[in-house]
Parts: sequence; C-alpha cells; structure tokens
Amino acid sequence: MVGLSSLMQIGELSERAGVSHRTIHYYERLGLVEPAEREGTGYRYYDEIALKRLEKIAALKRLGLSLDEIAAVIDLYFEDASGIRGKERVLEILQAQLDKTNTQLDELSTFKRDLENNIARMLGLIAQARQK
Amino acid sequence: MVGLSSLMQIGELSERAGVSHRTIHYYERLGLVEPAEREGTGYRYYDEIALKRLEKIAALKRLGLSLDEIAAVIDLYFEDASGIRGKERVLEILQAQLDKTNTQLDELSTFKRDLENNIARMLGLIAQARQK
DNA sequence: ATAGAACCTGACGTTAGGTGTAGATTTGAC
DNA sequence: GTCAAATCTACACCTAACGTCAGGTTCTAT
Repeated sequence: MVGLSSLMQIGELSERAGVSHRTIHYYERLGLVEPAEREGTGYRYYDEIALKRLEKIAALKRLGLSLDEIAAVIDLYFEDASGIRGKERVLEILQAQLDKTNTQLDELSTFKRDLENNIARMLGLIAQARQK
Repeated sequence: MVGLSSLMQIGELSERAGVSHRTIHYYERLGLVEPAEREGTGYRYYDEIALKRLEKIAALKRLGLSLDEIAAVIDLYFEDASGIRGKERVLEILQAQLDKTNTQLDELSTFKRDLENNIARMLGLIAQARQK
C-alpha cells in the first residue's frame, strides 16, 4: 500500500490511545470510530481525528457514560456544526445530560466532604492508638 | 413469628429502597447488607439501618464505585468509629478514593462547560434555522 | 521469493451486576 | 386446618464491555 503516508495503522492508534486493537474493533461496530481509509485489502488506516475520538471516549467513560450514551453525543465534538441533524433531539440529549451532570457534581462534592471527614477521623484514631 | 414488630421483611425493604429482592440477596452475598434477624425459619427481617445502607449503596454507585469498592468503605458510614479494624488500610482506601474524586470533579466540571457550550451552539443553530 | 510482523475475521470466554424461574417452605388470615 | 401471599434456595440466563484464540491474509524487508 502506498500513499497513506500521514495515516497510521491500528497498532499505532491502539498504542497511542492506550486501548487494545480489539477494543477499537468493538468501538467500530458500535459506530464510535472509523478508519479514514480502508481499501479492498482489509487493513484499516486512521488519522489523528480517530485518536482524538478515542481520547474523548475515554474521558466520557470516566464520567460514567455508557458506550451507547457516548455514541449519542460524540459527534457533537467532531462534526462541523452546520452538519448536525435533528438539532432539537440533540438539544434534548444535551439538556438531560446537563441535569445528570449537575446532580452528579452535587453528589460528588458531598462524597468528597464525607471522605475528608472520614480521613480526619481515621487520622485521629490512629494518633490516639499510637499514644497509648 | 412474633416479636419482630419493628422489623420489616424483604418485600417492604425492597420496595422502600427501590431495588428488587433479588438484588438484596445479591448484595447480601457480597457482604453489603444483612438482615437484623434470621431465625431457623429462613425468613429475613431487616431494620431501618438496612434501608439506609441500601440508599448509601445507591448513592455510591452513582458516583461510579463498584460494589467491591463500596464494600470496602460502606462500614465507615455505619460502624462506630472505635470498632474499625485495619485503620491504616482504610485510610489508604479513603485517600485513593479522594484522589479519584478530585480528578472526577475536574473532569465533570469540564464536561459541564462543554455541554453548556454545545447547548448554546445548538440553540443558536436552531434559531438561525427558524429565521430563514 | 520468502520470512516474520502486523493485520484480518469469527467464535468463544470472562467479569460485573444483576434478573428469571422452579419447586419447596413459611406466614398470616379466616 | 386450609389457602393465598410472601419468602426461601439453587440454578440458569442476560447485557455490557471487552479479552482470547485460531486460522488465514497482507505487508515489509531482505
């Protein structure tokens, strides 16, 4: 194969993104990433956008979104604005997601306070145990 | 059975906690909840603490903790402080969790900003589409 | 032209977190 | 005492998100 100079194969993408190639195949079946090129041969060739998508997917996963939910919003990050179909629908998804996010932020802050209190308590108990 | 007047059966607990009785059985196997009473007969009888535990479990799940991680910290919320074994170990778990929580808070805030930007963009596009 | 690395597909395995179901037992009401 | 509702145990099954394995193809270097 010639003329794909700026593209990378799945091995490099996999390594740079920190996910296995089987995971990339899996994501492809779910419509989350696509190779930029794929001629008759079968080999997949990816551009930098694919890498960014994988990174975005990882970030959204850390936030607790399922792959299905990610599939529903990820194009917002990569499609050019004018091309977005079903804007109202997308807007709904975003609003719902924002609500969830706000709740999650609240709960997380509370959890953090709890953790900090518990840590302080633990430290106290440990110091006390040492003293005797 | 008599004398368990202030206790409830699994059906009531299940309903009040909003989880199935099968889930409660499952949690019991993982050591997350226990009936307050269980005589020879086999029936489980729960107190209000069990309900609080289930609610706490749900909250921790929403924060993205696995059931195993929850098992590691939940007693902090219910055991009396003096009874906590392996304080150093618990402290480590808490510290690690706090780090994770801080990262998660950051990512979540970023995500929220992204969402808000996307929402604004969508609203703009929709208004524009209406105008023409 | 050939070896070895990289890649392909398809089928099956795995873990977490449950749900479904069947057949037996217990309970509470009458 | 009897009957329906609630519960019990045990086993099987389910989905999400991958990982493993096997056998075959393609690429690159020499």
